[in-house]
Formats: sequence, C-alpha cells, structure tokens
Amino acid sequence: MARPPQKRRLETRARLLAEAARLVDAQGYAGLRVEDVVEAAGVAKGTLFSHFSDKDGLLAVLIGAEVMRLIDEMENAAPPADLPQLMERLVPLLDFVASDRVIFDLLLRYSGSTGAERDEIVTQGFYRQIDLWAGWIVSMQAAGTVRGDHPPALLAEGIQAFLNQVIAIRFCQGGQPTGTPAEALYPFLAAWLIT
Amino acid sequence: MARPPQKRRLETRARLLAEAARLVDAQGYAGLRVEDVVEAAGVAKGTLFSHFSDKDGLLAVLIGAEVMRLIDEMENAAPPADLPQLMERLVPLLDFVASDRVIFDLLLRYSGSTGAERDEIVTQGFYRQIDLWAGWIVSMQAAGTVRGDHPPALLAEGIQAFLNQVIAIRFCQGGQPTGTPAEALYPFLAAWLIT
DNA sequence: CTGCAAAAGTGACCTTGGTCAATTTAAATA
DNA sequence: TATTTAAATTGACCAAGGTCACTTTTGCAG
Repeated sequence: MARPPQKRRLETRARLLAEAARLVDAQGYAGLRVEDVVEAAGVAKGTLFSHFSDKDGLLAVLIGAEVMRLIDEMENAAPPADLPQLMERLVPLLDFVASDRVIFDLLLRYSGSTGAERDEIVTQGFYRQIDLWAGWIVSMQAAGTVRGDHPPALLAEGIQAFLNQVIAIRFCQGGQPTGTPAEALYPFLAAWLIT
Repeated sequence: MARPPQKRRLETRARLLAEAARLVDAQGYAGLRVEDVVEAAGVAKGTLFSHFSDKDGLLAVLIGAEVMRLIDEMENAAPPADLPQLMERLVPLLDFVASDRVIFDLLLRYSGSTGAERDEIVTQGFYRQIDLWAGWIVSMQAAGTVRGDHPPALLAEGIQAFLNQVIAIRFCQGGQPTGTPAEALYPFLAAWLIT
C-alpha cells in the first residue's frame, strides 16, 4: 500500500523548488549547482535526489511550470484568426524557450518522453500545446486562412518542428542573433500553413 | 609563428580517434568513457583534452566523419526527381541520426555552431547538407514535382526541421517506436514540398 | 503511552569529466 | 654536437553530479 506523502516531505520539496527558482532567477539556469540548492534549502544532497530523479528532473519541474503558465496564457487568449495573429500568440513561448539554451535542450530532451511515474509535467505541456494549436488550426481552416488539405494535428506538429528549428539555429549561430526569433519563424509558418 | 603539428602529435590524435571509434563500436556512444579511451591509446588524460576541447569535441569528430560519409553518398547518387526518390536519398542519414540518442543530441548542439577554430566538421556537414538539398529542390522545382512558390533554401531548411522533429519524437516516445523514421517523415515532407 | 514499521533525510563516498604547473621530447640554431 | 626554445605530454588534483547504507522522524496499532 502506497501511503500519501507526509507533510514534511511536501514542505521539503516546496523549499527545494523555491530555492532553486530563486537561484535560477539570480544566476540563470546554466549556473545552478545542486550543492547550492541543498544548502539554501537546508537539506542534505541525498534528499534532493530522493525528490527528483536527477538535476534535469528538478529543472524539468521548474521549466515545465513556466511552460504551463505560458500555455494557460495562450488558452485564455482569443484563438487566432489568421497567421499574423497566430504568430502573436506564439511569441511569449518562443521568447521563453529562446531565452536560455538550457531550457531549449531540456524541453527537447523531455518533450513527449514516456515519463510514466516521472516528472511528466513537460510531457503534458507538450501534448497540451499540440492539442491547443490543432484546435486553432481547425477554426482557421474553417475560416479559410489556413490550408485545409492536411490534418490539423500534422500542421500543429509542424509548427513545433519549425519552432525548434528556428531556436536551434539561433543558438548555434553563437554571436549576436539577427532579429527576433519570431521574424525567423514567420517565413516557415507562412510556407507551412498557407497554400 | 604557428608551426605545423609534429608527426608525434598527429599519431597520438589518430590513435585516440581510432581507439575511441573501436570502443564506440563495441559499447555504443553512451557508454564511452574518457578514461577508457586514454588507457587504450596509451596516453594521459590531459593529452586527450589537448587534442579535443572536451568529450563532445571528440565525439563530434567521430560523428562528423560519419555524417560526411553519408553526405558524400547522397552527393554521388543521382539527384531525386520526386518526393519518393528524395525520401530514399534521406534514409541512410535519417537512420544514422535516429540510431543513437547521443548522435542526435550532439548534432543538434553543434549544428551551425560558429566553430571558429574548433572542430567545425559538424558545422560544415550541416551546411553541405542544406546546400545539397537546396540544389535538389531547384531541379525538382524545375521538373514541377516540388512547389515553386518558396526559395529552395527555405524548403531545404524545412526538411532539416522535420527530420529533427521526427527523430526527437521517436526518442521521446521511449519504448518501441512504431514504424521506421522514414514512414514518420513522409507525411511532413509531402505537406511541406507539394502544394 | 509504548513499540514498531515505513517514510524521510543524512553525509561520506564514488564516478567522471576536466584543469594546469611541471616534465619530457622534438626540432631549430649556434 | 651542445644549447635553447617551443611543442607535446603527464598525472595529481579539482568540481560537481549522483549513490546508498545508515540514522532520525513520523504515524499507526496495541
């Protein structure tokens, strides 16, 4: 019989997440050290790894929460009527993922992972995203602003693909990126969604 | 004045690469340990890191060489006349990248990186690939088997995007993947390249 | 209240990638 | 050939993530 977690455990987990978030806020994802997190939370190192599978597992919860927030935002906004409006809706998510290499790498690694019991928050976000976009596409297809000759799910996954492509290229280009991620994304989506 | 590398250095580098390749062949990329490579090559650990920026740098050379070989193959084959033939040409590369998570992660991390002096073999491969595909697209556009309403370079980058998408999803799905990577790729390319 | 079993937490220890001052080896020069 | 200078290599050492046998705490049953 699996008992529910005790109050102390929930508090410890919350403290770990809160301190990790604080440290990330102060010094970015790349500079986050497990040692610092456990010290700030006042627990031993082993405790962190009993709460999260590994360092990435901790980051996945932090980043996944932010992604969920952004998807909520998208869901609450009015569905886009055409491509320019679609772009507007995507910008916050695009900017977040493009803001830090660590975020991008982690999302790519976890997206869609069969997280069975694990921190499946990233996986959930991934599917919510696709579903949401597919819904948007249905209505835009009905309005005739998006091509209707392919299933919405396929088109939605394509959006995901181009989003990743644009950000990957951005990170790889090293130096100062030219223009916003959104500007780079637009021509791809135009070619993908409009016949 | 930068002098050319001495013979001994070239031999050491070759030995490191050869032993690394052998170990990868025996136990896969994921299980490769720096300690094992230097022991097999009969050098100290520091030597490896004077030849390669880090472990990824070593892997990049190994993987980059293989990618170059695959691109050579593509270049030597006849240019595809239509989508099914394009798919055929892509299969070897697709299978290679899909064969190991480490390969995919590394290529994604390095692709297009401004490798200044560094192991730019992966970067070169990346651009060769896009150029080659763009060339194919030009002729297919001329033949009317591929949409002509967008620049070949954009369409070529899109192929890259879908290739990555398909493989990412494949890895993320964990368990036994359904069908070949090529089967997953086809609908995306059909929608992308044909109006 | 007491004893006990499971949950939670601990910290010494391990692994592995990566560094760098010191040493050895090769080649250029006198 | 002896000397010198730079290239090449060394291996002790460090950093940081991750493990696990053991201790402490908690909640429940008697």
